[in-house]
Amino acid sequence: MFDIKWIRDNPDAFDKAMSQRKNVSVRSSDLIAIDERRRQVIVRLNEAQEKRNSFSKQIGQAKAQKDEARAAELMAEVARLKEFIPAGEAEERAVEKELRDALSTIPNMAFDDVPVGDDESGNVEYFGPNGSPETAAQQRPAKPSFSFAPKEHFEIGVAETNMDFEVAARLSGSRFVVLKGQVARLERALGQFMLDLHTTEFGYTEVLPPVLVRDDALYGTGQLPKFEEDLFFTPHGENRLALIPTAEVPMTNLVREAILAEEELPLRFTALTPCFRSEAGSAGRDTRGMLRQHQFNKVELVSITTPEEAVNEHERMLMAAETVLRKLGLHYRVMTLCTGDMGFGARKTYDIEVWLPGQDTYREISSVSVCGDFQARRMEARYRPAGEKQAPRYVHTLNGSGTAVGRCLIAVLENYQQEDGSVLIPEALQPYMGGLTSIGGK
RNA sequence: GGAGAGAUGGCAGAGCGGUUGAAUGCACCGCACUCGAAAUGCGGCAUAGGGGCAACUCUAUCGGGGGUUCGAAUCCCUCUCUCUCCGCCA
Repeated sequence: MFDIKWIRDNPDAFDKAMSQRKNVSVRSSDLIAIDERRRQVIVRLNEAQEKRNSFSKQIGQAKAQKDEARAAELMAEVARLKEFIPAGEAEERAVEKELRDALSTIPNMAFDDVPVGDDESGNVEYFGPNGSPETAAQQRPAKPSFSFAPKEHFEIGVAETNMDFEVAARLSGSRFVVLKGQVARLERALGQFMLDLHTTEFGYTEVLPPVLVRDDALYGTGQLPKFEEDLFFTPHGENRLALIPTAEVPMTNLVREAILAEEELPLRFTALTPCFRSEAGSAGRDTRGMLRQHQFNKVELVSITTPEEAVNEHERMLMAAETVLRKLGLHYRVMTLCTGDMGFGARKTYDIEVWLPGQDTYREISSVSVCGDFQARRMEARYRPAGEKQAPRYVHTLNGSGTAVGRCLIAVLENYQQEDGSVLIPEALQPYMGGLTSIGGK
């Protein structure tokens, strides 16, 4: 969420940033006009309240001195103000809400170094800080080569028997899957492997959060009010709870309404949770296989930092996510999303796209975003800078997948498939598979 | 699910209709004392929004929201959460 004061002071920068976003038509002048009305109401209301308070004090004093006549006189005086104050308060509430509603649907502003573009065709490949295509190619696993035509994940022998879309459809409808046997185990192994990696090598604290959350939490991270149709809700008493679309929601909200000490930062959290998305806008896309499901597992990374550290933390988080793929020997590339392709709360986003030989293409497996104070402002998440008597400042928040477990399963299956329908197990995963070196063999 | 109690500043904890943004203690910061530290003493120490070049000033906030009142941390309604007891339960 934007700070209206910032918009007031930087209307041109705001308008320029918004013009680069997709489907955003808001103008700073509209917002400033609301703010103008808001401030006028506040001035009038404050004046009336000041008078009332002053009179009320005098009434108290008069009563203390048993001067009832004087008290009655003052009460008559203040009665006239009473006509305005409740109306003024209601008006202030209304205009505050109007401003908040307007601000809460405005997406974040991209950093200056984010490429400008309308859609994913404007994304730019990223090779790491000070990186080049050559250095990146050295550091990242190479594309595998096959002596046969590689299949898509759901066509591979071991998956055909252990990845059941038909029975899932009978239970739950389309975009669900039932995993069985060694494929289910492989999914579990991947999740454990990723959590262990992030907690032991990158200092993330493991979290097991609720997967049902309130509207407030979703508002905090930016899914509400604008993206309600992407979520699943379940009734709960008079209210409702949402199934989390990502563990970013509960983990980022761990610091909501908190004032942290600077010494506590950065906070780094990781969780393996199921995620639930209605995929309302994705009808007809990726309908085969388990690439796009209503329910999938994901290991998520969340960092809470100072403003100064946020950009460094972004690179660090990207590296943590990349390390998953490096250790698994999966070829990938990293894209910097352009202004038109970025998510609502992000100031800059890197997507990691893993190579899927069966599809003969790269597919997103991780998205790593730095959000600045956008979410912190919505959540009232602050920290007190070290040193004496500093006012609290908003924290900066980051989130990234580390990585999507279901998609990683697909990637392992497609990249390690053998002609006989079996799949080799990457070395890093073998301890999590009871030492197995392959699954689905005869 | 039933019955009851509660939610106050970073923490603990008073206040229960009048000049209370809020006693007191702890924590924290500054100063004094000290060779230094501890102890002690003195002072400071919430957040947000307005107005003002500034000094400064006004308003709001005692879990959230609404109400009663000239005036609410204090009274009423409502929501959320916590605790105790009973019931149920993986």
